Amino acid sequence: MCSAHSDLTAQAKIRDAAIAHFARDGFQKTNLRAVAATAGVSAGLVIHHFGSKEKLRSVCDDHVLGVLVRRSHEAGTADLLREFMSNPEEYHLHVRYMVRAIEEDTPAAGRLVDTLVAESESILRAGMAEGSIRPYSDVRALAVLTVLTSLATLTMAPPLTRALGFDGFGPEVLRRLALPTLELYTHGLYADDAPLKAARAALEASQEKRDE
Amino acid sequence: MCSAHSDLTAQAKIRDAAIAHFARDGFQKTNLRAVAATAGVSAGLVIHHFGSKEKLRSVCDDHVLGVLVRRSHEAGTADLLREFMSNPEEYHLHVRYMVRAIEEDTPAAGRLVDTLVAESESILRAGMAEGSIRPYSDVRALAVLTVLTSLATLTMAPPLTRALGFDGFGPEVLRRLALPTLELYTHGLYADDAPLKAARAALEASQEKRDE
DNA sequence: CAAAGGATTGAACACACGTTTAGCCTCCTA
DNA sequence: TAGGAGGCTAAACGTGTGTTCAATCCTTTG
Repeated sequence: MCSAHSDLTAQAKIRDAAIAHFARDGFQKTNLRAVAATAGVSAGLVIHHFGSKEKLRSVCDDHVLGVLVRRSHEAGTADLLREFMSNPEEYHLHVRYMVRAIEEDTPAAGRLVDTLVAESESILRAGMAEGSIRPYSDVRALAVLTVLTSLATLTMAPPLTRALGFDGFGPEVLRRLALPTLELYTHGLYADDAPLKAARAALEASQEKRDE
Repeated sequence: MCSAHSDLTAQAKIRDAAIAHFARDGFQKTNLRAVAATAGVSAGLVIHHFGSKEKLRSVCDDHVLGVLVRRSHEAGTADLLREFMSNPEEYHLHVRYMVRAIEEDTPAAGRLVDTLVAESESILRAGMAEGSIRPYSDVRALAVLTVLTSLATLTMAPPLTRALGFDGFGPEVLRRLALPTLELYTHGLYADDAPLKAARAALEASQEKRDE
């Protein structure tokens, strides 16, 4: 697709440049002159069109996260990983942008997370009703947990990817993690349920202590 | 313990103030004058003692992450979570600092992550040899996975904690997530191994495609 | 006690960067 | 064709902030 300057309006060029910069460097480190440069315009024009750096951010947020919310509605949260794995260069930018937005706790990011958790929860409930997923008492917490790990996998801080021998995040990293993840989701990690029982007992004990 | 000014040397006061600010606001957003103010000294003195903001950061990194590495050697990686759960106010600062450092991919953070992964891997191997942990083929990847989820749980972006009904990260959040996590680690998520088999087949297929 | 060396400070400097402003060019329109 | 509106630019402004500097205070030591 149109990778850069072409038939895009100046506003759109600025917005796309800003998205790229925000995703790569974060909001703080990005300066408007750099954004203007990649967009091929002057710094003043950015302000002229968007009013301020902060307003520019919120426009970018709505644009990127709106796309992601729409996509997750179509495909389901869990498939976000799969989709990303199949053609990473297309989604890499958006995923990085999303991670940054979540880290900085932006309003649009909050809406996206709510969507992902809700989506995930309904999928889990459906799977439990159908019998393909084991029953859990606290489905909400489980949903949060799965979204959390999915996002964490996509985030994958550089030191962790390095611990696997890769020096940058990419589909190879995901491929390396895919099988252990599935094994964990299928058989668990512990050989018996002693740790679980111990944890249950410990939680009940601390619960009683809090009640008295 | 000594919570602030007292018998500490000025250098230590500055360092502790910097750690607090870096943890709360991140490296970029904290300015030296604020650090100097909470340390009760002038801005110039910070430079006088540490040379530059960047050098100050590396000193703080070594201090905090050195403590964490030492503690993980004593207690084991997995217990970091438990320790944090028991007295959060003491570790909260250090954990937040660590997360920030990992996000910004600082050298000391890399060393910490390496330690955590190695520690985790040896624990997993020991558990497998002993029979308390199920055998996995790719133990290294499994270790990375467990560290990743542990860190992600400690990070717990605000939108995710809000999805659980809490409006700030704390021990209650961890308590809520503890049981589902243990259940996941004990029984897995899927009721049968169909998804695992499907993933294995898909990975092999894409592997062959890459080989030809 | 006097000299010295480090700790400490307040003011000044330098630079980066968001934003403002005045003006230019272009295109639409009456 | 004249006028105006808006896209667009270059330069300037102001501020926040890392850093430097000269001066002062304190402590130690010969």
